[in-house]
Amino acid sequence: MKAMGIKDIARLAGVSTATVSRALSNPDRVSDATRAQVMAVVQAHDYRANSQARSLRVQRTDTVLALVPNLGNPFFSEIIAGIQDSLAPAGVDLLVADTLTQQARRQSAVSHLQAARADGLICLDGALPADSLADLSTPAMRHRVVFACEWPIGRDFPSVRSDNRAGMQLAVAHLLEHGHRDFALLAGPPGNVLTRERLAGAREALAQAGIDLPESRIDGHSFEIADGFAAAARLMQGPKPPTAILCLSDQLAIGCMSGLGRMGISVPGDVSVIGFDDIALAAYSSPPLTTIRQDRRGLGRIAAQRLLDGLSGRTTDEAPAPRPTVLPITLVQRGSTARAKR
Amino acid sequence: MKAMGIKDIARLAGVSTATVSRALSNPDRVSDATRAQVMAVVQAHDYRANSQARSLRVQRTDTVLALVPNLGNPFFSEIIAGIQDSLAPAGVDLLVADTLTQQARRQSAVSHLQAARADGLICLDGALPADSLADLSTPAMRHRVVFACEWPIGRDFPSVRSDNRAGMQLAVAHLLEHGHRDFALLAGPPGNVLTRERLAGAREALAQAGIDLPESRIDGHSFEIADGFAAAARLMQGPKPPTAILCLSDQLAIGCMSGLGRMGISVPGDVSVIGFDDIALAAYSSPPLTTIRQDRRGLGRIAAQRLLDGLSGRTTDEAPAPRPTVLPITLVQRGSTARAKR
DNA sequence: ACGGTAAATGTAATCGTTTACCCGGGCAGG
DNA sequence: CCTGCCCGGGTAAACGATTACATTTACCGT
Repeated sequence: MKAMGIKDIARLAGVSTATVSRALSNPDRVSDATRAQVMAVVQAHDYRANSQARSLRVQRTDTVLALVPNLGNPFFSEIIAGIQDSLAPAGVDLLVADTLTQQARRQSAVSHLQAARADGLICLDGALPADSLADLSTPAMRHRVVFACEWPIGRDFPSVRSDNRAGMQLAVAHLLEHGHRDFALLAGPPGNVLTRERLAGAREALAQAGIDLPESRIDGHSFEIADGFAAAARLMQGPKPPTAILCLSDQLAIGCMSGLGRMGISVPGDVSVIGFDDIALAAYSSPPLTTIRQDRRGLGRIAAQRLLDGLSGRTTDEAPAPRPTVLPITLVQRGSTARAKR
Repeated sequence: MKAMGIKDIARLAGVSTATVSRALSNPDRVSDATRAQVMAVVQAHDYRANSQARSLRVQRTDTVLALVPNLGNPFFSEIIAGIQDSLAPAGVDLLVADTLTQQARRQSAVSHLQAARADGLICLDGALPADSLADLSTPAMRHRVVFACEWPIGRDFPSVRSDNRAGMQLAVAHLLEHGHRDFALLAGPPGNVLTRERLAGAREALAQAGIDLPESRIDGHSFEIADGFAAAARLMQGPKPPTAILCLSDQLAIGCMSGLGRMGISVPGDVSVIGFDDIALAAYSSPPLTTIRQDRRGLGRIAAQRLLDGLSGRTTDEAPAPRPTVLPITLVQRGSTARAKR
């Protein structure tokens, strides 16, 4: 039994294909009687219009593509969930691709758009290759793409992000209030825009307090937990170890605390640790992690909304440089920070 | 500038559309000279065939759909990553949908397949509504679907899963060896097939040792961390608390340890805790979590591979009841389990 | 009664590919 | 030199929907 086509439905309902199509997508353009008749047949056979044919005709796929740096990293799943929050009610589907595997296939990040497979793109990876970025900058593509969480440096794409600088300033202020003067910092990947912003925010806040953050006190090369674990040992081995460690991700912080624990160093007794993100586990680590909360789900939700707006043409030829949407962050105080030991 | 079509390429290269199409998909059916000429034009304009049109013609989308219970749960991201591992090399795209939001829209889980939007389905949700299950059971759909991780009870679908029973038997054996006799168990959602299997495995192993697991010693209603935290207090309040807690997920275990810590109960000094899954954080909790490792990435990878096999027709009309692929599990011993206190 | 208008439906072009079929020319075997 | 075959390539018919345009019918005002 092959799948039913609109022709079959038309024949069974005794009308033309045009009428069937109208009954389904423009219900008020056919008479009540006809509509009922068509619907009956449609229901009876559970007919569903072939979406390829429809897309071909209307030049729209009702699908957007999410480009994720690494699907294996659970950090992104919550953003994806937020994207779905906005997309699902609009009847838009989500296609996900991993920039790791995509690059391995030497496939342009935007080939999906060019192949008309997706109407728009939500990119969670700020480190797209230059040629992909160039492809996305054409006027035809401008309103079809938005960056979420990360964004490419020096390009004017619409983007949604957390207030990373303010976040680190909050973190530093919190620790200063608790009497800390000796800081260390666990950074993420060197080229990463989040590393850059958060590092800058921290430096700024420390400088205002007249505190210097020497290179020797900066460690970490990824946002991963294992990196935090390894860095902990290095950070504490100097003659005058820090009393507070600023971590640019919760995973780093949790790894770091784990490492400190292994060395017999007490958190927050000997050293305070603060994270960034507020992932689900932060509340349940031991000690519970003080951290900077960013609304990952909101990031996804708003990014998707902005994309949908752009696609519907409501935002056509916007101002030359679209303003990034910056989401507020908050500090959530738990048990990993305390007054500095004297 | 509208997107280039195959017609434009044909004109520019001075050949017919048929030749262009052949040059791209059947390179050895055109002469070297012509192919070069076509390719030049293709490269120059970065032409990409419209995938809707192609799909419509060839009746294949090269896309599969993954149905995830809850995208916000990071547990699934690793499985998704595994799916991508298999899909990407085959040039197949991944569409993801969330059964939570989908159900809210009252959309049949299989409408994507019926609408020819995807060739196949990988379902990570064992609790699909009965009508969806029925739709998937038609001969036309049989070879287009595979379940991963979870599976629907009492239906014969191809599936890939971990050896959940054996996993719990390993866990119980490990604790018995360490002299434990007083057990408690933190279960997942009541109807869930994983809960059922793991619980059965635990009961079986305990029964063999002549140990009973009373209902009063079973707690937990989800796999979530918060649930583990809350259950810890309840579990320990009786007159003769357990010395070992079997948790049906790592999240439960971590939440549980966090709760125990809050009560001043030492792990593994006072009570041993064992998890299930071996998520990334298990190695970095304090104490590091002893757990049953299941290969989530492998689950996804193999499920996707099985689906691709099914789609390519290599496995047409398989035996009546397709055997589930069962992946082995292992116990990884860390710091959360120790000899029972006497 | 008649022309005009709007509502309901049908006819057929269209979206951009792939591919079945056809055709012409070169070449090998007789 | 003829015959048949293969090879390279063109023509046009699908694929399954949407929709501009045409057509029919009913109704209304004069």
